[in-house]
Amino acid sequence: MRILPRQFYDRETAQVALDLLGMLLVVERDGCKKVGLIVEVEAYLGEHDLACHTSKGKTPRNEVMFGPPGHAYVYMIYGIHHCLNVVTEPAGRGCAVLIRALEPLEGISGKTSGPGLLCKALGVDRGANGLDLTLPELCIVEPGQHKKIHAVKRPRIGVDYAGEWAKKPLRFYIRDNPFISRP
DNA sequence: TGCCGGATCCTG
DNA sequence: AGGATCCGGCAA
Repeated sequence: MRILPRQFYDRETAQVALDLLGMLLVVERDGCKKVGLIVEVEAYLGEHDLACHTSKGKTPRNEVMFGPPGHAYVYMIYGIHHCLNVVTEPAGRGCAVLIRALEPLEGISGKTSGPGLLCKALGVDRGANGLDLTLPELCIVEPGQHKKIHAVKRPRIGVDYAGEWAKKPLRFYIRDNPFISRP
């Protein structure tokens, strides 16, 4: 078990997304530790990706996405839910990976199949925006025994407005895992 | 300043 | 199928 180093995130975004499958997301606060296996992710490729928040340039909301890799980008959606992303590639690119579903392993109550649900179950909100993922409070670790992952590739969810970019297979999930948000 | 719509989820 | 419910982004 080791916390993934910043170097892990400083790579091509779709590759980081694929490599995140099977890793453990850990939240440790108030002496309470919550651990979930990452089973579903989506890659957002930066300013030229019309489905990506940074495709319209830098704003106060997406500022963290233009910062250095290995930090959390958390935003509120539909006025109700939060979504957790990890920033990838060198600073300035505006790329990130959305964590869409977890398989609960430790200290988690509530559903974790869906980006809004997993944030609720982990207690993640915009207070976590910008957190350094190489620190223990919110981090991703490589499990001791790393199973071989069979990744399924599908178009991303909820980005129909993004034209050709909506069709690209940038959603990845672990085949046959029961905790994915949808087939 | 006002309006429109969203990387969702739950209920009927 | 539709509502909840807030804020970011853009037009005026």
